[in-house]
This record gives sequence, structure tokens and C-alpha cells, in this order.
Amino acid sequence: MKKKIRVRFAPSPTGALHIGGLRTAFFNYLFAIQNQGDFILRIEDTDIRKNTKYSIEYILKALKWCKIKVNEGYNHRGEFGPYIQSKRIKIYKKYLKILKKKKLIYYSFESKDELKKYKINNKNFIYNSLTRYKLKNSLSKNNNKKTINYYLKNKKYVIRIKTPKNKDIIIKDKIYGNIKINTNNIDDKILFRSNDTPTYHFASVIDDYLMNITHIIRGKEWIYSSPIHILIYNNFKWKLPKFIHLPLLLNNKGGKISKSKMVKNKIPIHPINYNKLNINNSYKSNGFLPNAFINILALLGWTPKNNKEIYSFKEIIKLFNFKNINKSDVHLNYNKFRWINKKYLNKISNKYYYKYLKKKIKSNIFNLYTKKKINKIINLTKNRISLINEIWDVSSYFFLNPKTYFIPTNIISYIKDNKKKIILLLNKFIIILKKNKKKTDINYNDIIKKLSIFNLKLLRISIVGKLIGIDMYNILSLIKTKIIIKRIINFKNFIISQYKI
RNA sequence: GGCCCAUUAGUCUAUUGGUUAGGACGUCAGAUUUUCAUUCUGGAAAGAGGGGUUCGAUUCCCCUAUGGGCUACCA
Repeated sequence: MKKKIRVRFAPSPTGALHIGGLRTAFFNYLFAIQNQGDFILRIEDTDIRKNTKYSIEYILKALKWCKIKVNEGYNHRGEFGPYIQSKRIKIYKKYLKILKKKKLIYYSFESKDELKKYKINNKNFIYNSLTRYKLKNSLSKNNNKKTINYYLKNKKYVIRIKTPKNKDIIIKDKIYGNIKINTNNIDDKILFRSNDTPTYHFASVIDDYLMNITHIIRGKEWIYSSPIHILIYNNFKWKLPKFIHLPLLLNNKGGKISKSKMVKNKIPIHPINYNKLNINNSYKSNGFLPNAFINILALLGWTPKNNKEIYSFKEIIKLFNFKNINKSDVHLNYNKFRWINKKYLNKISNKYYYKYLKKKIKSNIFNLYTKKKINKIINLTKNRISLINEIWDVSSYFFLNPKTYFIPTNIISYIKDNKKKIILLLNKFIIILKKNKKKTDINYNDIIKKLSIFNLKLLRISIVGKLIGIDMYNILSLIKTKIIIKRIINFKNFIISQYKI
């Protein structure tokens, strides 16, 4: 029987999970679903920091918003727990002992500062088989037993892995192919810190083994630490999992994704807002739909070869394949993200827009319109936007009187040349509107058709404030007559004062 | 600096030895439209540079350049 495929998403809770981590999570999730495997969430908190608690909360919330369903792990069921590394220290110690017996690890006594100094004086220094015998550690010949015992007793040591000398380690990566790294170029990485806690390298390998992880899908930044992981597997004589490294995400200028940079570029990097971590710019807050965001995530490094951009979740699952993941790093293209979101926006029901508008608009103004009318406004405006928030931008003139008028220069000169005519025209409007209290009595189409283009533009400016928006017929028939009259009067007064009539 | 990875238009990418180098976002133009948008049609726009291998190279190899990653008692 074939072994069940098990993958894990193993974020470290050191700040808010961003689009890069989410992409990794999503690809793991896809692979699990495709193979009826397990998708495990493991929290890698071997390094304890300030915001651990909130960061974990955020991971859970973010995954939920992206509809990524964990079926085993932290905060979920599972028989391989605990799924948080700070609660597994005992386990790591147990496995450390095994390596100790096999003499595959050793104690190293340099303090952080000592090593720093050493590195400054010795360029290209690497702590490994080529140098370790000259340094302060339990393998070195420089130290006598007394000094060694001193450090051991006082627990002033870290535990390092003993990497072999001049050995090529080959990482068989499903995306990048075989990558050869010589052990002379890698450090004897620290496995246990002086505070008796494991480092990521050790903890994650032990966990991956104990949790029966079959495929390690993670960002490319991990390629260079893979030899250490492989070495640990080999030391235990455990079967290696498959490695799949994903291309990195870069911002639109080719730099690393980071909060400060992305805010400048106005590209959100976080999925949702979260006050406790000070996240107030996100895909959700910018008006992205979860389904669109999933589509965006999928296309971050993955290209199905059929010249399509919009994929439902089902299609993604059907088509997803590591063969179609490209090797070069991915630049985020916010314009394209918006375009993808637009495609999804076109499909959703009006109630989402309705909800948004209701929240946005003061109730006394919102209630001027019946639900039917709001729906009509939505229907007429929704095809103009690519983010749900923008429904307000394209419909605000239904709810707010124009505060200022944006009049193009050619219209200004038209006004100046035809002052009296225009005032007459506006007055005429007002009279017609006042006469007919019920909308149905007014044939707006007739009025509009009789107007010259210039006059029609003027009418639009008087009601909308600028030359944008849906057709005048619908604007006039949707807004209450009383309000239209008011707006026209305002505009008339504006012209009179502005152009001294 | 050392080691590792990548390099097709502004961006995401297709094409793994023979193509008018295909698609998408963006951009530009035209059509539709009472304005603005939408929509539709069309255009411009690419193989980093230099060497090989080959009848032939975007595709294979080497060098250079550029970008990125790792080089923490961070993950």
C-alpha cells in the first residue's frame, strides 16, 4: 500500500503571516487535497518572542479567511501532538541523546560575542570540519578536560551537528532539480541553544519525522539549510521526505516583501486586518474577495499551461501540479490582482454590496432609498469597480450632494458664453420638477433627448459634481425629486456667484 | 566576500533545438456610450551580454552581468 501523503505548514509565530507564507500554506493544502492526504498545521515557536500569542491567532484567522482547512495540528485534532514546538522540548532532548551516543554532535563553548569577533578577524569563516578543531569545543584538541568540564558544568555551551568533511550533499528538489552543496561550505549548525532549547533545524526535522511528513513544501529560502536537515535524517537513518522548494515572492520593484516597502507601494501583504498586530492594510480591507485571493495565491509561481487566468478552487485542485511551478521569483502585480478580483466581483450577489453600502452610509441618508432602489443602483454601478470598497466611489453621488464642482475648461467657457441661457434652462428644470411631485409624471428621457451635449453635461455636473457616473436617465429617476431640485438650485447659485451674472 | 538559485516585453508567463516567439495584466488607438467607466476590436512592446556545441539555438554547455537567497544561540 502506498504511504499516505502528509504535508505540513509550519509557520513561526513571529509577526503577522503574510501573502508569502499563505502561498506556501495554500500549495501544501492543494497537494494534500489532491492526494487525499493530510494537511497539518504546526507552530514553530522554538524562539519565543513578544507577539507569539497574537501571531498564532492571526495564522488561524488568516487561514480561515483564505478557506484553507487544516485537518490536523495545532488547535485541531491529531494523534501526533502537541503541534506546537515549545511543548515538545522533551522529545527533542530524547532524540538529541541518540545523536550524542552516536557521537554525531558536539559541544561548542564560544559565546556569541567571541564568535562574532572571530568572524571579523577570519573572513569567510565557517564553523565546520575545516575549522572546528582549532576552536573551543569538545572536539578540539586545544582544550583540556578541565576546561571542558567547566563549560559543561556551567552549561555554557551550545550543541552543534558534526558535519562531514568535503561531502557533496544532493538535494533532490521536485522543482529545482538536483542541487549539490558541499559540506565544506556549510556550518556545523547549532541544534540546541545554551538555554536548552532546540533550534528550528533540529526541531523541524524531528517533528517532520515523528509526524510522518512525506513532502516538505516550503519557500526557496530554505534550500541552503536543506543539507543540514538531510544530514540529521541520515544520522538517524530515517527515510528522507521529498523536498519541494517554492520560488520567492518579491514586491513590484524586485525587493523582498516587507511591510514598510509594501505600504509605500500600496500593495497589501497581509490577508486580513488585525489590531493586535497593528495590521491595518490587507487584501480584505482593500476589498478583495476570498475566492479571488485564492486565485491570486494559486498564480503566485504556478502557471497552468492553458492561457487562462481565472480558476475556481475546483479547477485549481484539478490542474495543480509541481511541474508547472516556475523557478524564478515572483513579482507581485497589484494591477493584475485587482483585475482578477473584478472578475470575481462580477459574479457575486448584490447583498455583499448592499451590506457594504449600508455600513458605509449614514442610516438617515441610506434610508432615503428603498431596498429595490439600492439594488438598482448596485446593478448599474457594480461593473465599474474592481474592489468591493469602490462601490462607494462609484455610487456616492446618489447619497451625497456635490461639495465642489469639477468643470472642464471647455464647459467653463461654454458657461461664460451662455450665462443667461443656462440660468433659464436650470430654472426651467426646477419648474418642471416642482410641478411633478411623482416621478412617474416626468418623462426624463424626453427631457434628456432635447438637450444639447453641453447642457446635458451641465445637468450632470449640477447633480453629480463632475463628469462621471451612469447615464443621466437613471440618475434622475433614482434620486428623489426634492434632492435633485436642491442640487440644481445649489449649482445655479454657484454659477451666479462664480461667474458674476 | 563565500556558497546556492534564477534571468523571454513594464509585470506574470507559454514555447524544453527548426514557431510570423503565444496568452494575460498594464499601456496606446479605434468602435459602442448623453459624460465617465464597462464591453468589443486592433496596435506597440521580449529571449541580459559574450563565447561555444549544432545544418540550425530562446531552448544544451561555459564565462560575464544583473537580480534573489543563505552565510544568527531567527525561522
